[in-house]
Amino acid sequence: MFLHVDLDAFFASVEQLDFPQYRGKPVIVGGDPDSRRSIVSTCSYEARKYGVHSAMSAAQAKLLCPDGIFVRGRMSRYHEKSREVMSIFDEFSPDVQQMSIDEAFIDLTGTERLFGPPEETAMRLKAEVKARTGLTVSAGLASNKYIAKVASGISKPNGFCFVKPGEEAQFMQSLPLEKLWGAGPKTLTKLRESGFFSIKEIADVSEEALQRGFGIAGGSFLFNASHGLAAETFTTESKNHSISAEHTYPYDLTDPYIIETALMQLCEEVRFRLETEGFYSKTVHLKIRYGDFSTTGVQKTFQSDVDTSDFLFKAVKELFYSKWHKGYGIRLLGVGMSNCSTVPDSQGELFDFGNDNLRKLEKTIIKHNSKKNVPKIQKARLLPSAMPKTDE
DNA sequence: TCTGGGGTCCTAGGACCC
DNA sequence: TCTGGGGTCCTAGGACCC
Repeated sequence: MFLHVDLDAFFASVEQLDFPQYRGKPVIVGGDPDSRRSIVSTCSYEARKYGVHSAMSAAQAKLLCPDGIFVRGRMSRYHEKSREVMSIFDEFSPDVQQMSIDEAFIDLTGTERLFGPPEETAMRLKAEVKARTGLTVSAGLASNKYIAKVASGISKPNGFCFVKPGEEAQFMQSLPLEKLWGAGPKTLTKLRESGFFSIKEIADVSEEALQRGFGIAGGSFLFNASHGLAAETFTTESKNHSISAEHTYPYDLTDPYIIETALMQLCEEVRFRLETEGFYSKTVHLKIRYGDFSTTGVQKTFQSDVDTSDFLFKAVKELFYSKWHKGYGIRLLGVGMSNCSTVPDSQGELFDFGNDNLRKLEKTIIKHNSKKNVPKIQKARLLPSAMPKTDE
């Protein structure tokens, strides 16, 4: 049996917990509502009554809910709270799979002797989290993770839903199309266009027919999900880890010097994370989003690991100029590295260009910068005082 | 609904190999 | 040079998730 547990309106709930004057009020966590291009990250249930929701522009949220309490996210505090909650989960099972900052799967198989029937364990876990952290969770219990996830979703907030073994298919087929987790806006539209208006109707079609309409993987997914079968969606170890950094600028960038400085900043962030998290990668990505929101990307795989930020920056610049429609304003830039491995590429030595000193220098700087309470060492070009103003 | 940031997986086409 | 079949790796783009 799997339990899926999801913290209700997590970021907003932490704000209401830490600031009692926010309780019972519409709290909206996200970017500055007076700045263009910022969005809502999470909002309290009080704010949802006004039509505010995640991913909405913050300016829009302010129009809908002018008296809302707008706060900037305090990520480190949320991580702290998340760790508290996850450690409670650990007391209930040796097998806890954290999915994100605010949700986890807990394998309750074989815990009956210790804790009793899983549905009672679930209720006790909910009570325990509330008592020890002040936060409420929604929980779903089922014989597979997919159903448990859907079940916790329909019980929000502060709910619990138990789908008994044998009732998975019936449960899924009783739900509206929008509850099909893994089918987003595009797939929902396509489903409706193909004449599917409920999960039940999908279940009436053969897997082969679904694959003809929605691709091999997509068709199998729809077939399995609509029949309540365990989907292979959550294999624990992913094989293609990637690390990236991107930023949306308050105003579109057109000046090459400013653009290059922005790219340099992103390269530094990516290299820092790669180094501190112990990854190696040969594949560099660049992402450009223009003012009209059209988005394009280029990537390049090198023969050896890209292990200095100098080389990364050089590579990113080349990718950028191979792709940029000169003069078109840029809203977002992103830099990433994929196919990350925890072991250096052995082939690399064959192509080593003798950057050993540079590598050592950068490693030393990154090691220094990852310490707490030290003045950071950074490229002079990236000092705030050296950064050209992007707004006009 | 004028739309952040960090990820994962899938697809289709091309290059290249045997 | 009017061209099979199988496989792998890479690239660009898209969909989705929190």
